[in-house]
Amino acid sequence: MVVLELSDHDVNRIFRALADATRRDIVRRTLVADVSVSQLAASYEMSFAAVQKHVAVLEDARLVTKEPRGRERMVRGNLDRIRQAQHLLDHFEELWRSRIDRLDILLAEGDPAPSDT
Amino acid sequence: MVVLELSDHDVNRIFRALADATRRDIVRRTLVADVSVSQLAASYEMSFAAVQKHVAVLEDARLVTKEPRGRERMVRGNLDRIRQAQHLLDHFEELWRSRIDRLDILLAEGDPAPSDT
DNA sequence: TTCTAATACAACCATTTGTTTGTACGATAT
DNA sequence: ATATCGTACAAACAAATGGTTGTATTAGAA
Repeated sequence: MVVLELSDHDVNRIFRALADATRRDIVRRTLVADVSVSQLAASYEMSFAAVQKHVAVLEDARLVTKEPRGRERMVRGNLDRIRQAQHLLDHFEELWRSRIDRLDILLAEGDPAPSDT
Repeated sequence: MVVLELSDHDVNRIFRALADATRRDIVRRTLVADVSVSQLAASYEMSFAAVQKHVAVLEDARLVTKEPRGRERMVRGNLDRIRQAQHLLDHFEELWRSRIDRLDILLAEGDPAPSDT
């Protein structure tokens, strides 16, 4: 498993890219099969350029890659990046468990109600 | 396990809320222990009102809840919502698997290269 | 009661996003 | 060679976001 460190900025871009229904749909479609930008554009009620920009946002977040094929650009979903996002969320779960652990310890020690200073 | 359906708009708000380092830090801290808004505000190099707005974004996404305690508002991270986000990402993984399955089937059937019409 | 701490909320401003239209350019087909 | 298809990219613009300051309200302290 590759545990490369993601900067705050990277994480920002990943989650921001996922915060749009059209972009999530593009990721879904390009995970299932390679699709050209024009094929994607034909699917949504917006201009070609708008779809192009959504793809660019996803590419910037590395959630998809683009590969030239003839005069088309085939878009391919990048599952590794999705998994990295999942690992980020896993970390939240770990923190939450640490809270439970700490509570358990406090209770076991007789809850001395420490003053905050 | 509660599998309540999330609207596109709900999902947008969840991911958008997570697309900011300060907000992710607030979620982390409030998953580990309850923290008041003023305690949070003291931690960041921005105004109280700015932190208040970040908390409001998280609350709107239901990633945290606020509970009055005396004159303070204690902020508490909502792990369930994090888990819902994870389930959304799980779904992408399933789609990707379906692609592999379909490729396997095509290869097994001799790849007839169907026309798109 | 009076003062203060914690919060809520509105108004405002700069920057970013999401979208459009228009122009340009490389690859393919005629 | 010319036309056309798929794409890239810039300019423009409305709307949303992230931040500020200022004012009001409420709960606890003196």
